[in-house]
Amino acid sequence: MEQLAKTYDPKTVESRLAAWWEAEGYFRPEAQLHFDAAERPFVITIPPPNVTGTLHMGHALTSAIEDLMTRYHRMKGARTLYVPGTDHAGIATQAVVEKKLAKEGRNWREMSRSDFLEEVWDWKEKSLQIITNQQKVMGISADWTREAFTLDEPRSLAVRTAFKTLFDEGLIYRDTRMINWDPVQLTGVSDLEVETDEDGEAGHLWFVRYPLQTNRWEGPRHAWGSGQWAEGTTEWITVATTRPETILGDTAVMVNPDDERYTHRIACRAILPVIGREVPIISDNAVDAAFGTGAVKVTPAHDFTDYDVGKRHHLNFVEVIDERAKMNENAGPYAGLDRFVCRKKLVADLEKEGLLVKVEDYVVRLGRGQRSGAVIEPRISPQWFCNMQAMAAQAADAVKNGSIRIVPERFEKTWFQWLDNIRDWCISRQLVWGHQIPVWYVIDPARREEAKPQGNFIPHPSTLAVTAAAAAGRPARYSALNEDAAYAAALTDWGDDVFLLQDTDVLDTWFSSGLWPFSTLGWPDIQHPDYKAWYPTRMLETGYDIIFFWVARMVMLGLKLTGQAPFDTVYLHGLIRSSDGAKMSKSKPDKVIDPLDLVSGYGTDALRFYLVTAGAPGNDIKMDARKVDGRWQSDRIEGARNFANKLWNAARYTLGRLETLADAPERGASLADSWIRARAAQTLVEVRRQMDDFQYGEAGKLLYDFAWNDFCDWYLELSKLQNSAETRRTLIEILDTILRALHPFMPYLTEEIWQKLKAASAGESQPASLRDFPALILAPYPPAVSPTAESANALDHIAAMQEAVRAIRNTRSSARSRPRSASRPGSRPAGTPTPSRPCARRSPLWPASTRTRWRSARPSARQPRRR
RNA sequence: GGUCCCCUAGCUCAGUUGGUUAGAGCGCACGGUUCACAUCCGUGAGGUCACAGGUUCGAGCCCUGUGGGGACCA
Repeated sequence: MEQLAKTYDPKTVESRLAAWWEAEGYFRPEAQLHFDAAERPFVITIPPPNVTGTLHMGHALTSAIEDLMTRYHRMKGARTLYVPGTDHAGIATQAVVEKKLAKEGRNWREMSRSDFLEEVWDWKEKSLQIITNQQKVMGISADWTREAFTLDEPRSLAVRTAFKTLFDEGLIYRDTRMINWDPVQLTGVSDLEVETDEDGEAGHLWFVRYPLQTNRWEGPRHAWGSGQWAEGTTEWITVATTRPETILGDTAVMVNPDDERYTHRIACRAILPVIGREVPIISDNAVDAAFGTGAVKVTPAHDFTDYDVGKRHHLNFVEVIDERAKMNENAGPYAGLDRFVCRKKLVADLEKEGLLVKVEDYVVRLGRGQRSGAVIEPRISPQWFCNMQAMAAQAADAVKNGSIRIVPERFEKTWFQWLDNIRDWCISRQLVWGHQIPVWYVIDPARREEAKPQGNFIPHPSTLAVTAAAAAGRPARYSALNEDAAYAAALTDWGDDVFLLQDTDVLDTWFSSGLWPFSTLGWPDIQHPDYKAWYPTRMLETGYDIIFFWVARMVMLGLKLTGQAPFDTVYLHGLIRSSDGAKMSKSKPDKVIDPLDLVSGYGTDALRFYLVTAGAPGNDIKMDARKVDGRWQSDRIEGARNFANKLWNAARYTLGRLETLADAPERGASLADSWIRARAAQTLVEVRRQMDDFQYGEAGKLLYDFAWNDFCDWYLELSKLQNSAETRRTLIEILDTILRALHPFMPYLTEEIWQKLKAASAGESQPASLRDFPALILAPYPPAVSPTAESANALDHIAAMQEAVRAIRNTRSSARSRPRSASRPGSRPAGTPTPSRPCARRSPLWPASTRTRWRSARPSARQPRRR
């Protein structure tokens, strides 16, 4: 028999097994050897990682949990499919590539659209390779033959189909309204992509006088900046603002109607500093009289609240900030300045003109772009929106009526709260990398020349489209699955001469990932074999941080487009945090851990075991990793590695014993044999219960405990005293059980040992679980069997024996140890020799006749305390 | 402003429907080199389960409040 190495070396095992599994096709549902055809298949689609670069610990956690689920269900006998893939991650990837090009001294905006896209595709390929390699190293048993990408052709068709369906129903529409604008990436973004620092950022509150128009002063007689602009003014209304540069776009001043300080001012007119524009003083209950001076300025074109006020009170909308956050021609003397430069200058000028009353420090809550970090500018802009009202209500119902279960349950509240307050989703982005919106505009014949690209500037086709009047009832744009279909539709309305241009915006990346559970399975072809066989899926596993971005949208779109909830369980894991509690995915680069570093240090199985046993569902995991001499170290993962080594050595011993026991006589089951079987059964009942309740950490700990304490510390020691065929069979059976039970946690190590056990135990008495399967990955999960009277008896006896042995060891240990802590200093005279005794054998050994003496008086249900 | 979570051993965390003496890993102390494993074995110390009330025969767990920390939504 081959000799096993003294310690388990993951490096030599992992890559070999990963390649073997995949080559044998074991990850494919078609390869499964045992499954219950009547049982619902277990289908899980991977949360597609962004092709922005490399994977971090959050992805490793995702892989560990999802693959555990996958392997568990595969072994349990459900037909099992784990669909892998990646996300083009529009705005995120484009930002990364922009940055990369900038570093090379290139400006993507000076490149043609197609040249830039080529760069992004190159990047995507490289990133994809890194990502899939990382996932394969992690050992995920995904069916790589079904790998998907959100921007590949099948997924693009799904996107266009989804868009057209929603468009035709009137749920998707184009409108000009106030949206969040990222002035660095030059695109609109959705509410979710705007992040606000909880603690706010340091800012100021400026108190500014707006002179009132009176009989004696109807307006400035001197130029702004002369220092005499406000000369002659006698009355003012003072407003407080955190954004003085928007004064230039004010079209009203607003007070609370019940605020007695101002009631006499309502309907008066104020004169706007700088511009000298007359603006009305209006009243509205929305004003908080306690804030600032109780009078607020209203800038309908640059503030969400003021936008609504402007609509309500029919105010003018004056834009003063452009798409790059520079002041425009309406900003008078400040035109062309950056918004923050303008602010500084304007404040100085206000002071000069005597209109600045005071400045207070003030904490402002600034919205920043999720990807760019730029201060988001509320801006009126034409965008595509999706009405979510009805879909949100359905998604909420799906959880209410139990067709979708969220684990852990507490996230249901978050779910309802968000869906109940849903707002229309801004789905268009002014980017290049993404799904171009499948809408074609009928271009005004007179403006076809303008439609030609001028350099890299492409005007938005909507601005060149025929007017409503010219259309005379005909559609001015068509949503279609492709250009041919758009032309086909347009020809009948407009005749042969019609000229169409496709919308240049692209869709929010979450629109395509929102279709993921069905777009990966062949939708919109509902006759597709994968769609028929595997949809709806069973499980959606991801981090709770994307419950709105992704999970909710999949449920809404899934219900809407397929008529079914796309999965029936949502399992949300926590976030990985570094030792200082920072979110790993957002940490400084020197704090981000590449999972591969940990794999090379401890092995995949150790990392996986740590990750799934480190916490409870939905709870964040604070990693104890620290960098020592450039390598990441973690006590917890080291513990998991030690466990792997323990199993390895238990197997090493067991395999050796199988040989020495090969010709052992039949003697029937010993107490120890019965006991370990009973403990295994007991453990498996509990493990399966925990696994089925998604408590993977608990299940893992139970198995750790059983394998290390019961099997290694007690049974293997007891078995050293036995020479029987039954003990040999028990060794095989229990090791096989441990390996099968632990396989979803530690796939490589268990497969490696199992193969050796399979070979070493070949013969007549080999259990079917070893005999009938070529690989552990395909073997059945150990069943939960109910305890017998014999097993209860064995549990009882061994428990009593263990107590006795512990008592002996205790006595021995305290007698032998130097009583340093037990006694006060001086109780033993210095120099007194420590009693020495020959080392007793480690294994408990005594005549069988004494065993019954230790029968416990207690009921046997409870297991004795371990170690 | 609304919502959720956390506070359990020195550290990091389990503890799922309330039920004997509250657990693990690491760390710590003491002892152990033949016979699978020093990535190991044995023994031990260490907890007012944040605090205060309440419900209950019984509370780490349920309820109310307070304090401290974190997250999400406006």
